[in-house]
Amino acid sequence: MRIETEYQEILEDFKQLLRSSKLKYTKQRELILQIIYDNDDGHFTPEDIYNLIKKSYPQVKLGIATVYRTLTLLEEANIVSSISFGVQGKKYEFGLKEHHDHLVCLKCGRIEEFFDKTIEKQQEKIAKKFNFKMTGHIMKITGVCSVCQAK
Amino acid sequence: MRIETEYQEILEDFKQLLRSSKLKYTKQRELILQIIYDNDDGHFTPEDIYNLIKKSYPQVKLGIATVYRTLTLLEEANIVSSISFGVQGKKYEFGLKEHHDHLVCLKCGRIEEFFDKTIEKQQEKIAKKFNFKMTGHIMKITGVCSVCQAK
DNA sequence: ATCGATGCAAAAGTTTTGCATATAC
DNA sequence: GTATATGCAAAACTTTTGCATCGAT
Repeated sequence: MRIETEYQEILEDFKQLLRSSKLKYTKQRELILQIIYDNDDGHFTPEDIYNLIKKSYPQVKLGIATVYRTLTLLEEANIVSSISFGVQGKKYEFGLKEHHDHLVCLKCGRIEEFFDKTIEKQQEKIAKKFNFKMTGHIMKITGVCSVCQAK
Repeated sequence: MRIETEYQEILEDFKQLLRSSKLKYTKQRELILQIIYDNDDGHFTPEDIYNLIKKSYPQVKLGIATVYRTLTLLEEANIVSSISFGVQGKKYEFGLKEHHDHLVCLKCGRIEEFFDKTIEKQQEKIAKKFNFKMTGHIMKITGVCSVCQAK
């Protein structure tokens, strides 16, 4: 469920960002942000997002190109982030939730999220050791989830 | 530089594998394996590999489809492994070297490798906690490498 | 001689781009 | 009214597939 006040804040920030870059606030842009925010546990391909909006808002005109263009925009603004899960192209997720990593089930494709302090700290140490200015990281454990093991 | 004895062993294993699956040993398959082995610090797209072979062995006939087909084969045999580095499609690397993770420079695209025991152990703990049967993992620290910071 | 492998070209997917029109400002 | 955004269709890529021919066994 959507926390209205939080969403309103994010939407306000997004509008602000658009204004400051002389970009326009459109229904399409809002819907794309909204879908990703409302499903902040989801990981979507651009096509997923396109289909979701087409289904939920059939009255709104929307082209796949707009989805790609908006996702790029939202990613640059750090509102969403993209991850390559290896198999099929890039997937996007809401980027303003707390940092976390992923457990990817190779059987059913389901993605679980986790956060581990020890790993986070260790990553910083490694970056330091390599004199590397870390801006982000991705960690993904692949395997078979508990549900699929039981099958 | 190539450690001949080691390469011969790997090649022998590959031939063995082909035989046991009733597959054929071809010049194309050997060259693809060889290029990846000889550049075991490299991370290549299928097209990179295609171009490298075309350039180094212009006399050998080779189609891009064969590169894709052979990479799939080598990956199934665990001789090479593929990683999605996010930006452009999948990249392949020699898969029989010691396990390691990656530091990816967002400016120059260079990839450094590292290994960290603490992180490895922690990953196992997490998998256990989620009752997840881990088969592999990928971890990637993104940022700016020391060389690019100096620029 | 047989059966799998290959190159090529076509097809299928995915992402980007050009352009006329629509819409936010 | 002006400038940006959009949809659509075409283009550009990337990856896969079908098929006639080639080549390893």
